[in-house]
Amino acid sequence: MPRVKSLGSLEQKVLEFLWQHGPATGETVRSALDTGRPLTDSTIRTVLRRLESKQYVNHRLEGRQFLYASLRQPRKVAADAVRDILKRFCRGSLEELLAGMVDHHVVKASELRRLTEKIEAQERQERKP
Amino acid sequence: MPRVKSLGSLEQKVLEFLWQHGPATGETVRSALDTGRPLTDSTIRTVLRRLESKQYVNHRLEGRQFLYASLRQPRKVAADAVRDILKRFCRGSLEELLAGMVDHHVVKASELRRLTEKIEAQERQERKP
DNA sequence: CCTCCGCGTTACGATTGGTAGCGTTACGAT
DNA sequence: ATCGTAACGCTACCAATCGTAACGCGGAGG
Repeated sequence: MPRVKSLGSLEQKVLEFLWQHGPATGETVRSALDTGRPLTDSTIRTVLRRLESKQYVNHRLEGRQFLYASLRQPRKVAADAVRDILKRFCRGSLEELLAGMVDHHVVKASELRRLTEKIEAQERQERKP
Repeated sequence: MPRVKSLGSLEQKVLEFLWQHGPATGETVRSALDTGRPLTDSTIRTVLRRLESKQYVNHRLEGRQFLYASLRQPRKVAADAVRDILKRFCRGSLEELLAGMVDHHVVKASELRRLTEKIEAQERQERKP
């Protein structure tokens, strides 16, 4: 099954760029990316190819260059990651995860409730507008 | 910045054992662990040492052997991991994370609400018993 | 004094990720 | 037709991580 492939720091940055700016060529990514020191075009293209093999991005021919676009949206990546955490550290129990998040101040219970209600409301909205 | 150190598959199993059974010696872990093929004591001890250097476990002298115990509880590890996800994929927005979890069926909004209420109730209980 | 248990040190091979050189192909200008 | 050059894939190198384990040493007990 599609194991949640991990991302290196540069891979992460490149992916973030695509999420923020939409489809882009390697050159676009390269010139926009700020990594402290300039990277070769070859480097960026290698990273993009790896992201593609990990199924994070896509590419299509645009003119004579490749235009890369992210496949999974950040929300999906985040959701998959949470699934992984759930399985690895909470014996699959979401309750345990949420309780831990509250215990360790990732979120206050009251805020959790507020957000939950907001999401439920939005859900109702979408179902019958 | 205590970066969230990653865990290899064996490290994960060993840690899980400690979580489930409490403090244990390397031998105890080794004989209980089922990895498909038997591992050397040396292997387990190396893993334990690495877990210690990653600050996942502790050890103290018990008689003449080391007794390893987990430092961070699974809930804390999970909470830290969620923090990481939040930062990396949701621009820090918990709302976005929750929405993504609902969108991608990690949890139903109704269940999220139920759990949230349960946690809030428990919190009230603890505050003034 | 000898043995053996339990520990640290060291190491090796596989995998991953950052980084990049280089060879190839094809388009457009000369 | 030729040639510079843009854009690509291939291959590689190095560092870090992890599974795995051999080996040697110090101390407790016989």
